[in-house]
Amino acid sequence: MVQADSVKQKIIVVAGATATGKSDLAVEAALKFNGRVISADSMQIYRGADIGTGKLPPEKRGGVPHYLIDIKNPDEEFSVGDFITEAQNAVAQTAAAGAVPIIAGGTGLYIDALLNGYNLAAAPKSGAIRAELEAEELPALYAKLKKVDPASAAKISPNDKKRAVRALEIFYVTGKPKSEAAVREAESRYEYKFILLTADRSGLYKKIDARVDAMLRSGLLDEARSLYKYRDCQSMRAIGYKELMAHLDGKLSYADAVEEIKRNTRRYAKRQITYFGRMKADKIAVNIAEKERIFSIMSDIL
RNA sequence: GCCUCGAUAGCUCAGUAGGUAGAGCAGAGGACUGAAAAUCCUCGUGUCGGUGGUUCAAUUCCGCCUCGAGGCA
Repeated sequence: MVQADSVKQKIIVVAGATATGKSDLAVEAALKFNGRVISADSMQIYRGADIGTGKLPPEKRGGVPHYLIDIKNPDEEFSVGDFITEAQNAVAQTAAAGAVPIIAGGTGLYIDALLNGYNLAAAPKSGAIRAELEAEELPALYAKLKKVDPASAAKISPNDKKRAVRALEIFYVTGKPKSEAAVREAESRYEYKFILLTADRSGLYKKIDARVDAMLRSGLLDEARSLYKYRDCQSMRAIGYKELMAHLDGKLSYADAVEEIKRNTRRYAKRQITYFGRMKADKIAVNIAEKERIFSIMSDIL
């Protein structure tokens, strides 16, 4: 009997909070194991948003091909569904070239969706329906959700408009409550080694502060200026840009904007740690200092 | 030097007609299936500046002291 596992595509995953060293590690691993990097980052997909998203500059990518970076203009939208499709393609291309796919990034939902086979086709979105729902007042929306899909309503806060809208959207598009429509494939389509980079909190916070200062020194403010016309787009809700947009609008002093960026980054890191921590997957938590161990874990799968 | 006003949570402040106190921000923890760097939830004991007095009881009233802001000389 043939093991199902034996036909699964093998991939390496490198995840962790921001400023934890993912990108560099991914390149190092790619050079060592003949890999290609597939970014799992909701903001590095945008062209022109380079400094603020912590994008590895091309000259630091060691000639390793990177997928899913710079694939959208700042005024375009992108979501998990797009990520799944694009990432699966990138994995296939990499494998076809005889190289090892290395998924690296900090967007927990993306990695979760890819590894755990979220089937978003079963719960498609509808721009028209969503727009209609968004125009409604939250209390009315929530009341509707309670009637139509009480199970989801119980899980969603009465203040969480975004989730209430999506749950209702699913109901109106599929005729089924979210709990039935939001499914995942029975089994992951990949065989993987998941390296979860850890870091002690205070050390990470110090790194974050230093990193933000470094970004500003490399011209983040100018970059924000050049992207100013996109300030209402999804891309400009990224940390670093949204605060500087507020500053450029005169709503925030430069010093306050900088402090906000640091604070928001710290909070973001905390959310990432929580997300990765509870994510269903075989994770191996390792500190970046243990390079040898990391590479040996990676090589286990190859 | 005199007068007035302040001194309460890491910060900004509210409050107690005398029965030892609570908001916002900061901070911490958590949730998360098509915006996820997004969105949302939970968590508040601190010599109520110091000291003496009145009182069964003082952070609250009175005196003095210290510090800060303003005013008059």
